[in-house]
Amino acid sequence: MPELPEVETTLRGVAPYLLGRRIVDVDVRERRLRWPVPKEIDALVGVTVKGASRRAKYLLFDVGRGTVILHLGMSGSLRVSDPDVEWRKHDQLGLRIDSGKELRFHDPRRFGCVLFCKGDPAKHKLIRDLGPEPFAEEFDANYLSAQAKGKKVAIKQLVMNSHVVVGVGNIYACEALFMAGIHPSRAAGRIGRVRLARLVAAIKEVLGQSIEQGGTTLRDFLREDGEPGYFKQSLRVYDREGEPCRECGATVKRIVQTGRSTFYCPKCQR
DNA sequence: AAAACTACCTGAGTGC
DNA sequence: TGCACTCAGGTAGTTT
Repeated sequence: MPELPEVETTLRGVAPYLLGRRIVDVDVRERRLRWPVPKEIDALVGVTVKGASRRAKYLLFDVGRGTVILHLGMSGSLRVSDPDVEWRKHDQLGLRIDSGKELRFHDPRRFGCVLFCKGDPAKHKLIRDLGPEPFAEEFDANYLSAQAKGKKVAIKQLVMNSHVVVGVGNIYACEALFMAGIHPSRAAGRIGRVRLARLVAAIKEVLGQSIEQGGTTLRDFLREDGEPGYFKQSLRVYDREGEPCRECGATVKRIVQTGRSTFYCPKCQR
């Protein structure tokens, strides 16, 4: 479910409840996430949360002695609730905060993870080889053309590769390619620099717009307060197979690329 | 080196 | 109602 805007929305939602607060209890009800939840998580009782940030789709909570690394996977979400609220099915763990609130990690498919990193999280195995953030200045037309040069891989796969740029998942890859007028199957190395510049701008724009609207609720994404995101109504091609293109009226097509659905307008995207 | 494929899971929806 | 099947927003790790 969650792509970068949903992760950013989650971060902004939970940070105020955590920053400067002490964890007073930890309740791990299911250790079998993507990787087993380590014992250091149980040992967080008594620590103070000093920072909350995001790198790619990883949420990072600085607790002084180390960093909690949390990924929502395909179906994860965080919710701030009152401790007496009944645990839902697939609520995998909860952190009681000294404010009286409880942060719960909910993840039906268990593709998410909750890990602990002792040293600099930037050096962590899951994080150290990631590409630039999409909003970083270094992610520009020069950079993307250098990455695309000589590559035969489809442009959609290139921008979804986290070693190239982070945070562009299936929905926003489709949307950005539509905005840039680029066919998702086009070989990355055969796209001119002007069009790549347009794609870079589109990625920044679509992610920014979605964050402003609280992310995209497609099927089940809910924010930390249980509210949906409102970007779905702004989707131009994603999940719109058979419907008319909002620009030209042509029928939106769906194809499958490396096992994932791609939606595009055959007239607007070449 | 690059590209393709596998694996990890549950739940919703569809067609019979 | 029930069963079989497909599909879903991610990504590390393995194979080709």
